[in-house]
Amino acid sequence: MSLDFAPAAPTSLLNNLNPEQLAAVTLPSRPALILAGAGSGKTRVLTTRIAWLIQTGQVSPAGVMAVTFTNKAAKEMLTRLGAMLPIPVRGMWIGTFHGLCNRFLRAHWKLANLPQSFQILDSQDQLSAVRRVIKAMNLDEERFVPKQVTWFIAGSKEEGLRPRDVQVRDEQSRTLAAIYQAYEDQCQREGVVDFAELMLRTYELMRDQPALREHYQRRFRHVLVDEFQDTNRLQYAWLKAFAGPETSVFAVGDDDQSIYAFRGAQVGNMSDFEREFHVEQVIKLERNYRSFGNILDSANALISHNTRRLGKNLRTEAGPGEPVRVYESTSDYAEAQWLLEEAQQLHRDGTPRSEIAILYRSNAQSRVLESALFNAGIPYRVYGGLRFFERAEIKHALAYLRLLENPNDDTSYLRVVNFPTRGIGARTLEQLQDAARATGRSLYQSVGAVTGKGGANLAAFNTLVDAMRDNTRGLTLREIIEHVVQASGLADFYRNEKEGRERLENLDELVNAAEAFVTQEGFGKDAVALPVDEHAGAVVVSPGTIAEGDPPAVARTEQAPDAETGEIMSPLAAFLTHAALEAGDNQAQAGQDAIQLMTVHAAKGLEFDCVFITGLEEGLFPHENSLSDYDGLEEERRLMYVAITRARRRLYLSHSQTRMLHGQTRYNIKSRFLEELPEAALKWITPKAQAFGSGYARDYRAAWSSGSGRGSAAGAGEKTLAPKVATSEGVALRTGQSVFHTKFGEGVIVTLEGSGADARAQINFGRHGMKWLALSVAKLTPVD
DNA sequence: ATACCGCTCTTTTTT
DNA sequence: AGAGCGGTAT
Repeated sequence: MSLDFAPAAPTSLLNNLNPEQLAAVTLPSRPALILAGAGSGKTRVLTTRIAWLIQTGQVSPAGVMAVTFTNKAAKEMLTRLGAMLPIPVRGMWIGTFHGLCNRFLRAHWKLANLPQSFQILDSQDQLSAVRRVIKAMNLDEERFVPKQVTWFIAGSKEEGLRPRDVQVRDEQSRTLAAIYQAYEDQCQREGVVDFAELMLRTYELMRDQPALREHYQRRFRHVLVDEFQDTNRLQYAWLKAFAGPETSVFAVGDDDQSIYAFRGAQVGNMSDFEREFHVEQVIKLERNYRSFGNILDSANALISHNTRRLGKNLRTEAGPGEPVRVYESTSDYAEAQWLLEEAQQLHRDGTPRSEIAILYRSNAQSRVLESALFNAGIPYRVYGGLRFFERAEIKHALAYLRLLENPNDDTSYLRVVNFPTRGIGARTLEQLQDAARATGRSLYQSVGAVTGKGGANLAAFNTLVDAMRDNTRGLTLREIIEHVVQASGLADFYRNEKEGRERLENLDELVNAAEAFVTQEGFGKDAVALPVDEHAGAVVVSPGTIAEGDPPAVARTEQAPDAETGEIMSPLAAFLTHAALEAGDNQAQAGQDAIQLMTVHAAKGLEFDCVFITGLEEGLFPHENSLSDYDGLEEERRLMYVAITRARRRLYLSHSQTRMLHGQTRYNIKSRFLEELPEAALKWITPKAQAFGSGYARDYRAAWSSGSGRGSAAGAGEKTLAPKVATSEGVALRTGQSVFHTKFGEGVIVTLEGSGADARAQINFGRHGMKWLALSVAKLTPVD
């Protein structure tokens, strides 16, 4: 192996590691499991290990594969590695599961039975493809809900199941399997793959092609996996396929931060890995460099309520720090108001806004917060809306571009055949689809079968697509996109649209994104065909092929060359892949110092000086849909654990007595999670007077006047509605009041009905659910 | 072909 | 409440 750089003294790399980190980084080349707690320097360990392995000559850069889940994590790893190693890192096999699969399938497209420039369906595309299949099969969308079918297909693939492997037990499942089969045929015909297909097809290829498998297994001496707790069955099987007898797999994960079980992640993969790979020693990284003691104590105490854990406790040497502040408000509105004032105070005291995060369990909660911040004129940024490449106008432009590459892409064809409108209606399309189905050809190919005016319009559309293709031949990517945006009529359409300005700007932005992509990925004019490293079987592969000295275009290119010809895909095809694989940032008011709003899920992996966790109420957090099973509750608790451990210095927890949700006021009791925290680390900061004081009536009215109103008087048009009152054994009760029941514990009165002996109340007992109780029977004690 | 009305659904989400 | 979708009326 020839590495052209002088091996730096490894000690410089290892200088600032603590003993556990050092042990992990320098583990011998054997399967290893690292239990890395939140804020324990996980990414550092991963990247340092790669650098250390290379610098000490134990492996060449080409012999390393490192897998992450998100593009962000992959980028971060590449950046840090780039700073540690004097070699071009971009050619290394470091990326997301799907990114690496893409690279693999691009290189072996023939073996994988794919067209060379296959395109990738994002979830939107997949949904519309499934919808088309269901329609084509003449099935009832009520019975076979496209979303659920999509979920079923993705789920099956993630279990490694093809349509024929799906368990058929009744009519319903038989049809589901048939839809799955038809969907697969359709994708194959159109030359597209969905996300799960990237994984599954790669896995199957590795499984079924011994030469290929042996090649890659011999090549990758070290496979490193980030966020191992989030792997699903297929990803685990995939890893096993790449790990040969000589491969050492280095898995880093934290079972306490597993929050994606709901979409197939198997925490059990960690213990399976430990067993199946005969891991001799599990290293725990428990020293936390992020948060102060009270925050960590809270996190530890909370997570200790979970039963199925590998066991791990975070500790810090930073001292206890400030107490965790808990706030109770009377309404979601009041909660937002308080939070905003508190955040402003933090800002005045010197915390940058970007170091203040407001977390919530579900997206629906962001609205109140947003409007409060907006009205107060405080800059904020919400994560997790539509992302750039998911915007309608961008998808339209991309669809035209995809048709240039592959006119048989029916999904794209349907998206834009009548956008902007060109007199092609539903009837015409139906005829076209029938003809296509009958002959097994694409829509584009079937245009001749439709007669009349619609047929002429269709033919004109095909001509348009062909013309765009001809007219853009030889142009740069930028010029291609500019041409297509004009020639397709998209530009004119949005110019005339009253809300179209922003969309036009986004289309300009698309051109910029393409430009950036070309520069960054080295798709200059002189992108060179390159020496083949991806080849399997026949060719002898030297382990150190990708090292310093490779043509830059190679090292910087995400796309793998074809295994036989070394041919690189066109810049356009590569850009389309990039768009599907990396949906892009949710556009932000970049550069501005803004408060960060996001769901707890979105916050994973991030950290902030000050964190607010809002809506800590039974039914919301933990979410009611998760309460039915025990695993669900444990996942909610892990979610809370993730939320808490985002905070470095100051943590706020808040809950509200009432909350508008889905147009109705809900009365919630505080989350059990609050009670699972250590009293000593907490400080309640709710002003006593406010609990049921003057603020209450105002909020109460505000909530009811706009709501649909269960109260009987609401229909009578009464504007100011007092809480409904009833009496039980001489005790006055009102809606919104907290009461105690000997069996169900604390609850909140939601509705009061009837009077006298008939009086009954609907009470939300949180974890015991919603109950109707007869006041003459139930023993209720008011609490305040 | 398009405009509009009313119905349904609403946890979390990357790729 | 609000978005998105599908069906119906123009």
